Amino acid sequence: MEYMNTASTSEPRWLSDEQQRVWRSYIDATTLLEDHLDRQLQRDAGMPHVYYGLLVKLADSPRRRLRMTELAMYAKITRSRLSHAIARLEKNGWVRREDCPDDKRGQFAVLTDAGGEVLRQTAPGHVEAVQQAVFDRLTPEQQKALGEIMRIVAEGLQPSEAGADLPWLR
Amino acid sequence: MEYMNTASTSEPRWLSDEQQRVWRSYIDATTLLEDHLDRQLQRDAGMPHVYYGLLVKLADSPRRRLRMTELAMYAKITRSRLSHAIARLEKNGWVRREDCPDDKRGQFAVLTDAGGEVLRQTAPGHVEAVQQAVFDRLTPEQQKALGEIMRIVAEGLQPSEAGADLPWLR
DNA sequence: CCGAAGTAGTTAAAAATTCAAGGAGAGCTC
DNA sequence: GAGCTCTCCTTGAATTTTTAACTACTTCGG
Repeated sequence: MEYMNTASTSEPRWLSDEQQRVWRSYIDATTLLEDHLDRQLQRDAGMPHVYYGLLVKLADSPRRRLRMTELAMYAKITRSRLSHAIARLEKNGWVRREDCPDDKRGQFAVLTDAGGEVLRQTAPGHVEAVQQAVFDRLTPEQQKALGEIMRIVAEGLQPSEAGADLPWLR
Repeated sequence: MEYMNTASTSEPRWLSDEQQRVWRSYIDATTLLEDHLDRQLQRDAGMPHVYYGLLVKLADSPRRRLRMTELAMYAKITRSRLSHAIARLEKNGWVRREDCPDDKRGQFAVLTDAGGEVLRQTAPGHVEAVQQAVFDRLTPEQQKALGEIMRIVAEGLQPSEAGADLPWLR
């Protein structure tokens, strides 16, 4: 009878009333926040939040560049999605592609000066939005708890052993 | 010199190192989780997470129906987005529209029997996914903290209090 | 060196979302 | 009741994301 315990045959583990309220709050907050930041950045920087995050990550990287796959992993998005995103950012002149000398399949996404300039001009507004929407409203204890909780959830969903096949990271 | 304190002229309130780590974890967790649930539901129920949430809300409503605007507000999405979503769900036969007798502009979104059936069959798998990704990994205290934190953030972004996030305009 | 298998990245098409605009009815004022 | 404004919802186009191939290159095992 070991199969009685599989998800498909056993009694569903419904959420408690309290858990349902937590989950609803989570959905509401994440939906509203992502929407809020998307609009803020679309208005002030001309790009959605995810794209902005790509530029930030490039800016923080050595020589302002990253391999496509590596950038996709940092941003937690698919390579396909990244390809489209970089194509769009390239059209804006904020990123350029560069061939990887070591691996002829490889591409670097490189932050351009124009891209750096956009970041410089819009970063303050974006941080301010994040501060007002999140950190200003939470106690230091809550901030700490949030970090811990999100770290745990993210770890549990991390694509398994990704990076094991990325030699240049080791 | 009161304008010295506007966001555009004063020194940006950068995030502390610890806050940056919290924020990064938040982005990672929410991105991975939404992606995870989208795939789970796309595979098992043939629709993205947001659409699933619409059916759930309808199922919980009196007479399994809700005015479009009301549903949009519950789901925290725009009416435009909801229009498209309901159109798609209607094509699947899971929702139908009904005219509102009181207000000729109004429309009800009504959950069909087929829609209820999809929900019945896929709800267990979805709850299980949420349990495994979130609640199984958190202590009761963390679950409580998460609820409180998300409630605070969501409240601060509620459109009803629009302008609350623009203190420099007051 | 050869071939099989795996990896890096792109692409086209389909689906979803945003954005701006608009039609139609409700409600308010004079 | 005419005009004005506001609300409800939809629509079409543009943008973004997903999905499923697909090309080109690398690596591994012999």
